[in-house]
Amino acid sequence: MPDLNDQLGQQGVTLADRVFARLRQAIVEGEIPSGTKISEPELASEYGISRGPLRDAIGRLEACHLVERRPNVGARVVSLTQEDLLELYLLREALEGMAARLAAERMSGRDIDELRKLLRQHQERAELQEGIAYFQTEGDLDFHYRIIKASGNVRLIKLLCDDLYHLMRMYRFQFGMASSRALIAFREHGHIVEAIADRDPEMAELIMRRHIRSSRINVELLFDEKAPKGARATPAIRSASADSSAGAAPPL
Amino acid sequence: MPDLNDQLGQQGVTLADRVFARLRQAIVEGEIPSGTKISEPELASEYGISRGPLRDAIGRLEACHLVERRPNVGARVVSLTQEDLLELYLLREALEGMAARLAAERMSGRDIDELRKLLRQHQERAELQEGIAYFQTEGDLDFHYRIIKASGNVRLIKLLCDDLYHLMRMYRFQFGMASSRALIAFREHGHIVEAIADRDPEMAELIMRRHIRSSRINVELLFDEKAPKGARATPAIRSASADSSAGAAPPL
DNA sequence: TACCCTAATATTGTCAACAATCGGACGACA
DNA sequence: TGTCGTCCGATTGTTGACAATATTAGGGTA
Repeated sequence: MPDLNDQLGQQGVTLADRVFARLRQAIVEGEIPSGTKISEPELASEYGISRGPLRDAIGRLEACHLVERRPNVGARVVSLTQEDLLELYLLREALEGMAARLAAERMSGRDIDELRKLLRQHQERAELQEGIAYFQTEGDLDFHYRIIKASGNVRLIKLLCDDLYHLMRMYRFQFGMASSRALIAFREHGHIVEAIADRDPEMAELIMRRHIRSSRINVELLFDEKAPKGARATPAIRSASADSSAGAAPPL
Repeated sequence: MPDLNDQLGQQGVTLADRVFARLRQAIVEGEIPSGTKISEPELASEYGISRGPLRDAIGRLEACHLVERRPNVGARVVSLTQEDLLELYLLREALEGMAARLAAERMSGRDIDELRKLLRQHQERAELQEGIAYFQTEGDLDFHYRIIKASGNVRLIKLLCDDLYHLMRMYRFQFGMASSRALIAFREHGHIVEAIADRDPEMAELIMRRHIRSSRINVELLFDEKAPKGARATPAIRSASADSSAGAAPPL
């Protein structure tokens, strides 16, 4: 899963950049649970920095919709809801469908070969694990990531890869994603690549939309059998770094 | 054009909020031309505030893609390009198509009546001005705004109304939008409302997508005849508030 | 004259202290 | 006993000063 969000190489990395990247990872991977209140003095002392860059980082997290902020009250990590996840899937259906169409129009033959190679790698791993962990290994997101990049639409790429992508990862960390669809999803990926290789934009969009819609419906079913009513991921509200089991954070 | 972005009523409006709203308006309406370097000390003294909340506001502008920032160098208002505008239209085609579909599924009968009333109001104004100013008066954006809100998808609403909407307005202020399509656009709006009233989601999406696609193609033609090669809106780079003709800014 | 290196300057990034605001606890009163 | 008002503590918002970095002007050399 190389260079998912390559902020590397760009000279001049500020302190706020690093703490932002770090906080985002901590939030997405569940280290800071959703619903947690973000205490500025606490986090600042933990990271050994001032509140200035920290506030900057929190502001960016708010822009990514990873934290919610109320004036004079504070910021807290978003509470993931079933409704929001479904909305996210609807958005992806529209946006990634568009990405697939553009990719079919503009993707270079060389990149298509790369995409095929990626799928073969997934197949090797998938065969080993009998399709139980396609979503957990981020292989699914990796595939979608490439399609999006191949669309060539800068604004679309930023939107999906900088914001929605991290939210999807957060949901996957919170609710362990269903594996029942892993093999099906893998095959659908293959169909998408075929449509792109055939230079059939409408078909590529159609399959991609159906692919994401199927995922959404699968998630809906999962929710319905687990928790009939719209349930939140983390009922308990804990304070950030209340359990500093990992000790002080390493230097930025 | 009431309550386009009603931040009213929410208690606790911070200083950064106000300067953000103000800077955004100044940028969108061209008061601060695109390409302008944002000087923090300059603006801070002009607004009579410290650099802290100003930096916060600039950070939010960056999140809206209204300014671009490079570490240790500074922020400058985005340069609008032809390519970016076309990308924006493509995004809108996908997103607002989705919005129209959802609106057809979920919009209340009362809201549909409101929408019809809005169109009648537009017609009265349009008849007066013989279809020369449908875009300039923001009537077009107002209509789209309502459809988006009616979709009920919170994430979609935030994305379109908080970010893309202001960018579209900015483009309209920079390049005075074409009026040749005004009457056609108005009629297409009517067809969209009909599809929604018929509870025909697929039709609503189809018409909306064609509607936006037509706008895009119209813009493309406009560009081609005006400037054959991809040209920028503002060739000259000026410094912000270099011409403080309006004097000092009113208090926040 | 063109190029490179150096130094001055201005701007941004960061820090620590001050002011404003909110949430919760305590106590008074119906 | 329940509810309202007030006070206190803590957190956030804001400010001005300090440090680090990039841009620009100038001089020296090939």
